[in-house]
Amino acid sequence: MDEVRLTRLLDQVRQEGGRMTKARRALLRSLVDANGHLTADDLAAMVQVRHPDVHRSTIYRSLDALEHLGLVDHVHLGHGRAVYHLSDDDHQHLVCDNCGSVAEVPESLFVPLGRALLREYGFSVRSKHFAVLGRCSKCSSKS
Amino acid sequence: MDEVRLTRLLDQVRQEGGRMTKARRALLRSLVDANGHLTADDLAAMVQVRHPDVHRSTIYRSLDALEHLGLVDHVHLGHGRAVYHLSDDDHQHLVCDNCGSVAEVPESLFVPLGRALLREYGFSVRSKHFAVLGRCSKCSSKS
DNA sequence: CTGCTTGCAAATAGTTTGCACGTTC
DNA sequence: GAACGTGCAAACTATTTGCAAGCAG
Repeated sequence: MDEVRLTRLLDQVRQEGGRMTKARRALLRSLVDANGHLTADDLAAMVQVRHPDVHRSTIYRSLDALEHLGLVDHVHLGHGRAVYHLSDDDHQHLVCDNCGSVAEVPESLFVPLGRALLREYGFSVRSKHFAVLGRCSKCSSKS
Repeated sequence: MDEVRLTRLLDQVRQEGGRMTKARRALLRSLVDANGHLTADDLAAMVQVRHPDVHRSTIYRSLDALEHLGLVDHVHLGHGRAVYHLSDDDHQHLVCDNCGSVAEVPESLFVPLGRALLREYGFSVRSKHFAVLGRCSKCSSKS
């Protein structure tokens, strides 16, 4: 869909010295289209719809490369699987323990905490690598 | 060391209908002694010093049981490994990306954030199942 | 053409499970 | 002695790696 955004990403990869292959193009397109919360497996599935020969390990390696280039981030939602998204989506994730739903909330809510940790412990929070677990409003009103 | 605390834990297990076996006793003792941040593997190693026949899978199953009884919690520090601690230790974890050090900080710092998420999204944060990643003071002053 | 990328298969890490036997209450 | 817990081996999930061949710049 968002051709412009995709083109911009492809350019960024090339500018940083990365090569633009079929797999990476398809991967970035999937990331742009789906806009967040995809596991490596989801991404593999999406890419393989049009390019069945792209291997899962290529997905991992490409995601890794894109992450080093700063275009992609990953977040651990729980248990061990990670989800990937374009790094210009700047948000945190709230994951419901019960129904598994994932909500995005603005990074800004977390800023005061970050400041407090920096002031009191000299620790600079670097990312949203972990989701916040809890109970979403639907599930907590049920019980 | 802390015999009193250990005894209290053993009693709790029995009261909830759990059985107190050699493996669980040793496991709880390790948790009390080490006081936090142990992976399942660390725990297995500690337990096996005195009881070499206790199997890793037993460690996992016992931790799971103790977690259901509410005595133990686990936290994901990154990559896929989890660390376990007694649930009456109420703190959050700051993990340094660079040197891997883990700092404990009081839960109280996180309360305002929790309140904000509840107020604005109806989401009740249920736990500290994920560490906060970033750069510790030592490592950030180095670069 | 030179080296970054890929496909494949096999390896790894961490954790879970089925099953028969042992132990606790 | 019934239910729960354990040891063992094997299965599983998510991810990584070695290597030879492929394609981008």
